[in-house]
Amino acid sequence: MSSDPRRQAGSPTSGQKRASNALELGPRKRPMTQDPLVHHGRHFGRAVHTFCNVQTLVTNGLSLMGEDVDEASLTAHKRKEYSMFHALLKMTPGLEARLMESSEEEVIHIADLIQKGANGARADDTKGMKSAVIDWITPKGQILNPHIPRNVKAGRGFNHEHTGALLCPAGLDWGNSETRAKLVSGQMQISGDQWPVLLYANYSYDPEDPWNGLLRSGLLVSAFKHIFTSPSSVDQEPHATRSGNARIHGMHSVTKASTAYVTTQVNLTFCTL
DNA sequence: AACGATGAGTGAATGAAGGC
DNA sequence: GCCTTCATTCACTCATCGTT
Repeated sequence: MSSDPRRQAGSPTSGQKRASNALELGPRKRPMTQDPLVHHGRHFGRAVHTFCNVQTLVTNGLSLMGEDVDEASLTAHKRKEYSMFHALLKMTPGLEARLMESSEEEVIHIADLIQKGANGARADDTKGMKSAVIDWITPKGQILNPHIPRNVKAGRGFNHEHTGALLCPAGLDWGNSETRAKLVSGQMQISGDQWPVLLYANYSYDPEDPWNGLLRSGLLVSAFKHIFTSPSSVDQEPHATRSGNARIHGMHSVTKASTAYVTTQVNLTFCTL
């Protein structure tokens, strides 16, 4: 609401602005109907490639398509990019035809719409999970000490006993005060291949078998359900009154990309600003 | 310093479905 | 039929970062 301290005094709220738009366009109507490409872009970002430059992907994809190139001759990177382009075409009805009859400028516009969807979905999921994750990590019938506000990112990360333990790289001992101090102070840098223990089943890491239980934690399952089925499907009988994202987009199985997406989102919810 | 692009975060609109 | 709840999407503001 307008209690947002960042909002300048006297400036209209977004709701007020929308209300004025509604007056121009009639009651209970969105100012503009959204291009379906944005809708499909949302799922593309979640299930195929999160941090994708769609414009580059589409431009390069069209270029390769025009050349009728032998995929075996491509580099691994190009081959992967090309397969993602095909995934995009497959999940977006009419996209291929639309691209084929579009000018260069229109192709860029189309890519922007898909990008807008992907970025928007990411922002929405970040927002939704930020508060939900507090419920998932709080033991039943207990409260976290110190308390972590549901809608504030500050106070998480290594600053908090509980989130710090979950973020602690597998193989390190969060119980060791020296290790903990180095993590909190930032003196100990964590490399990209040091997985946090929150990704492991039962938060348990086996140094003899680092792949055992990786990406199988209950936290990731909850996050996956939250995003792809519905928030209410996480830890109770779902009481959703409409289809979740998976059904809307015809998603029948977990993909590597969707797992990576969920993992990224979960990590983000634990990090401070 | 000014500017633009981008991302994070917010509140509200919309639509679907169930309950009464 | 109306009301309520829930999931999803949208428009918006503000902060941050890179470039000029």
